[in-house]
Amino acid sequence: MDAVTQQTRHGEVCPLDTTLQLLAGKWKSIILCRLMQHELRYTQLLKTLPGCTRRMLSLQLAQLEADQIIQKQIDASYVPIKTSYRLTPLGKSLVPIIKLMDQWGEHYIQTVTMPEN
Amino acid sequence: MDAVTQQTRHGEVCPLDTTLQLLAGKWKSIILCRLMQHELRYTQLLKTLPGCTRRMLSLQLAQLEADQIIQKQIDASYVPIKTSYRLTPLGKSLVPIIKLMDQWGEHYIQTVTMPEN
DNA sequence: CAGCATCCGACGCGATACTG
DNA sequence: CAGTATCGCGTCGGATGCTG
Repeated sequence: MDAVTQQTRHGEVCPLDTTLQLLAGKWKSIILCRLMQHELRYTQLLKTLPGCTRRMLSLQLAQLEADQIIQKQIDASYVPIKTSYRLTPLGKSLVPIIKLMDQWGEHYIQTVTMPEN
Repeated sequence: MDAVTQQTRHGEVCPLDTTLQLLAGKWKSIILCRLMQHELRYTQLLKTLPGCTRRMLSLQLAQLEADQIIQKQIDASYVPIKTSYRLTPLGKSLVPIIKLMDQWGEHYIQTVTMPEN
């Protein structure tokens, strides 16, 4: 069951919540930051995510793919098989929002989080 | 411990993730949609959230307040005490992003979720 | 009116091991 | 290389009842 279907079970549908659900998940935000810049292969992606296990990366990628935010491409012409991930058009349409949230988060960290340290 | 401090424990800080953490929570998105329009009192807010219990509303409001997204005002001049909630300046600075995410979510629901039903 | 305390179930996520 | 399977724990959130 994808994020949105899961939400509709609870009745009340808030589109804002739909968007948030799609982005909610342990590594999704960083994954999207990476894929925003360029397509990446599984292991390359994993290297840029210190602390992320293969299991978690697979889970998050599978969810993003099921939600049509990213797409997987499998090159099986040689073994070992290589897969790469990139944003779908739908995923690319999220980029402006992601950039805004990233900027806002940076501002938040500097004005709210850091002064408390 | 607030959302951001919690995140920094895991090392890697992604500002996008910071923003997402602040908005993550069962009723926060709808609460913010309501407070975007006008200040509301606890019980009024509760009435606009079908299925939300008092406990959950209190929890979410407390977190949003701790994260400085909303502020509580207590009018104790009469009993029973009345409290009201509104966005802080920081919370208001989120409004453009929230509106974008809401629009994107609506588009997503129409083009991805609905055709599947 | 506006909460808090307690109990409990579901799920997200980590650790670890196995596979085509 | 790119995953899947299994187990277990911690946190989120629901149900319910109490309080200043």
